[in-house]
Amino acid sequence: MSTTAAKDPCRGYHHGDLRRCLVEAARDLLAERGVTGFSLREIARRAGVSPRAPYHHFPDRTALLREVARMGFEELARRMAAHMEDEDPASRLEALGEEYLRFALECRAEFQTMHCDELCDAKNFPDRQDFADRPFVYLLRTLEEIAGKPVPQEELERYGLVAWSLVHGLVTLRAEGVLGASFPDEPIEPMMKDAVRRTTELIVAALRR
Amino acid sequence: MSTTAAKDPCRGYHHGDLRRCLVEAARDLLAERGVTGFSLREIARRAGVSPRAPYHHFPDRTALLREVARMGFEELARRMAAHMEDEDPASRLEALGEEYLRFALECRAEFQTMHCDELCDAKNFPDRQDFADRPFVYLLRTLEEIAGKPVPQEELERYGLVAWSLVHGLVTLRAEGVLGASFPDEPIEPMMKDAVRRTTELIVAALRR
DNA sequence: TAGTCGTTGTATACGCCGCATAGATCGGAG
DNA sequence: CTCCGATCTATGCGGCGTATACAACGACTA
Repeated sequence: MSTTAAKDPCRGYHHGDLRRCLVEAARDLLAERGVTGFSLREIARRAGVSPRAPYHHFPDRTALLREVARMGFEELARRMAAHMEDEDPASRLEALGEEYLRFALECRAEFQTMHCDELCDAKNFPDRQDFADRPFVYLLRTLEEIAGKPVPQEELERYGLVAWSLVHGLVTLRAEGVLGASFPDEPIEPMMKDAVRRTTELIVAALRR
Repeated sequence: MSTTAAKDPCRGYHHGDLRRCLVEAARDLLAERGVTGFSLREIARRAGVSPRAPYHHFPDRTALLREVARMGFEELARRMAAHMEDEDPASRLEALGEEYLRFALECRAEFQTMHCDELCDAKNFPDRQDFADRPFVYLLRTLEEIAGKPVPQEELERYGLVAWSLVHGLVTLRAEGVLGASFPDEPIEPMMKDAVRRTTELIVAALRR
């Protein structure tokens, strides 16, 4: 079965499930052409409806973009939460980092949408920060367990910022194609994982020092 | 004197310096509205010429974007090179990181343009990687000096990737507004500098271990 | 069962956009 | 002075987001 949200030619005047179809078509289009190629009209075309139909389900194009981003944030939070069961906090830190990489690679469309400048504008996505911030608490809790002793909250936050920035920078640089060019003879994913592993080691050592 | 590239009403049929005016207007517009708000027609309007005039100096809109990005890459490379005179390689590593932050903050328009997805598409900017990669050699040379002993090239590249990803992730997260939301009570720039300092320390220790 | 009304679709239009073709205006070389 | 290439304008095309007006359905109610 195809994953496309094409129109059923036998449908009546009303679609019946247009909202879901629009979201699916949006994710497909984003995966194909990126946020730059995102177009409400093209999505309506793929869903087999008139250009104006989507406006009965989303007030404007940013609302549909926002919906895709929201789903991405929630999926990422789910994946992060799933690792909080791991016993050893040090290996859990590494697992969280690798999961961040995996999510960004597997869900390219969502990840790019989550961080596109149009939605980073607060007036287009007021509660974006709440979504973006959620994984950070998992990170802080893990760092606290790693330390195994009382550590000032500020200290935890500092290393949390280091860890977060590192994985985010990795996937961003990768998406730009920089890594493939700067390290032409190496497979990229292992190289990224290695960077995560090394940083994890450094942070664990620093926290237990 | 204004920095805007407004039309001189007394000019004749030919502008005389339109190319430079277009680039300036483009940087202004990018600073104001970001890549999302970048529009050739708006730039032509600000330069006081007809919508079609820019096409005599740039083949299409990506060419003008590319010009702004190219200037940004060169400015960044200049700033990086300027730090290579510093004697102590460890403090130079920190200085390179801080300079990356400073550049991203001072030259928001250029930085955003350098990394926008439209230009990361290789067909729109074939030699982008050469530009983006240039600061990396400074980084590697600095790491080599820090080690002070023979270290496998791969080892240097790994920590280089860590350092680069960290600063790039920091400025990216900052641009998204995440840092201001996750750490509401702290000034942002010192926090970023602190992350750079900590990471520098960790890498220096690891390389000299 | 017939009428009514809110929901969800379409038709059409407006002003943006990037970009193409054709023509106007200049400055400089012969 | 004349011609020509470089640089400008005028006009137009199709695509975009989105506003207003209207049409079709389904569910509730008399």
